[in-house]
Amino acid sequence: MSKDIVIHWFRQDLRLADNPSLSAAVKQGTVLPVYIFDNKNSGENQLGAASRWWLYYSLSALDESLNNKLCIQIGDPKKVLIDLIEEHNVKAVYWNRCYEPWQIDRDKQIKKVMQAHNTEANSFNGSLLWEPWEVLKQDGTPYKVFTPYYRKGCLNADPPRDPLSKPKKLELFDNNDSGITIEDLNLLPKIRWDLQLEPHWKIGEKPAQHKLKKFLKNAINNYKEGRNFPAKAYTSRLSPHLHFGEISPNQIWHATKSMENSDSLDHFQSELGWREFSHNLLYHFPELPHKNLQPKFDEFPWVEDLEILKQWQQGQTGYPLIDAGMRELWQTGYMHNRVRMVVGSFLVKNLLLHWHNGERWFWDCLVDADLANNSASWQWVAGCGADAAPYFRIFNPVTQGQKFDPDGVYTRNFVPELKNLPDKYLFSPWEAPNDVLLEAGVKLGENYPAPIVEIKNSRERALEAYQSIKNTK
DNA sequence: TTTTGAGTTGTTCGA
DNA sequence: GTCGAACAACTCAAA
Repeated sequence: MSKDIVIHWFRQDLRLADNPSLSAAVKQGTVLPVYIFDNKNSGENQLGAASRWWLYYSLSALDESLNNKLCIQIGDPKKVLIDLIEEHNVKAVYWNRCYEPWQIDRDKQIKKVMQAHNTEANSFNGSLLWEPWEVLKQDGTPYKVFTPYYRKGCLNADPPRDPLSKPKKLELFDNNDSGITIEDLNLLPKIRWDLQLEPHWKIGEKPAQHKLKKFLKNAINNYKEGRNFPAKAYTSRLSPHLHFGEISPNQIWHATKSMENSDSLDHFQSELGWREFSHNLLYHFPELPHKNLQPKFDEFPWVEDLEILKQWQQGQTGYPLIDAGMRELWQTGYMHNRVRMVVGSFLVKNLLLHWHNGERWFWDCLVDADLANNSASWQWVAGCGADAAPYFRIFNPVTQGQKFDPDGVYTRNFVPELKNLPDKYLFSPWEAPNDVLLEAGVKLGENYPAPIVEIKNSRERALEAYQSIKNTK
């Protein structure tokens, strides 16, 4: 008696443990594990360069854990799945849900096609603690403020399900003669700039679990305060693993549940809540990546200046903390959260460039690039989003540096041309006396840029720009 | 429907 | 150096 063949379609759930779809598929039959590189439907949301790099290694790790039986495909999943179904007489297709608008549209279509083919299509929640359509206000509309969303909407709802263990007996169908390999996806860049990312990351399900354990042991107790200091290791850095589903939010939530209550623990859990909130927003406001959530910002007098944008992207603004952040992003595919806020505020307020410029750059450079988190966060920092920072809250990159990188460890690491500058002038080298600059080997305008805008003037300019839209609808 | 209370992360100024 | 107020009202959520 031969068992039915069923497909588990891997998407953003590149793990074996706590994978509801995979666990269900295993019960149904022999599993054909498939990954489809969808270059047809993603449109402008195609993976950025850093994400492609991550995906290469994440797929490799997954394939290894499946004894090299991961079936790689390229193209429109609708067609790819139908071909596989017909070729192998597949009885059912299983997947965990994705929540980007184009993915929702695509998957709806696929469900229809499956129905027409008399093939079961089963989808599961493997990526969110609470489904976006389940967390709503009493009047049935979505929340727009984080605190009530999280406290009432999430914490008062049914608790997240406990994580599933890895399927004990995983009977896999071997389709490796399909001929396409991970290499064929051309995920790695031709010019190997990605080599600099490598030392910073260990990719895959196992390293993600290891990182979680280390974070719970060493850092979470200091999270609330420590998370603000970019030179310190008090953040979890789980974001890329979460994005690709190498670890599930349920696994993290569950692991923290058994810990002793503390402000730090609450704070870390609420950061998972922010991830949920962003996904909730994207689900209910699918235009989030393009359109200001507050329409009055449509009239905002943004500036267009490619030269200035380039200086921000390359970490050549003359503001050491900003430049450190932007170079951290380029060199590691990541930026500490505190610094993300500061460089974001600087771009949209001091430089007056549209948040979309920052959103696109982060999309390309971040290994944790995530449509929901990225769009919601850029709108937040620009002041036009849900529960956004009040517009007059403009970060001062000098003050922020002195406060959160007081001994300059982070900034000197990524801006080594300033490494001999004393703490007193590290975040404002233009204020240093000539002899101090000389001794530190800093020549402003030569080996480190002079500031591209003046902080006080640009702040006032931003507040004036805001005045111009304040009373418009 | 109206009312009331509250809202992630900051900076600057003047006493 | 430290502290509180102003920034700016507005929108959201819920009673």
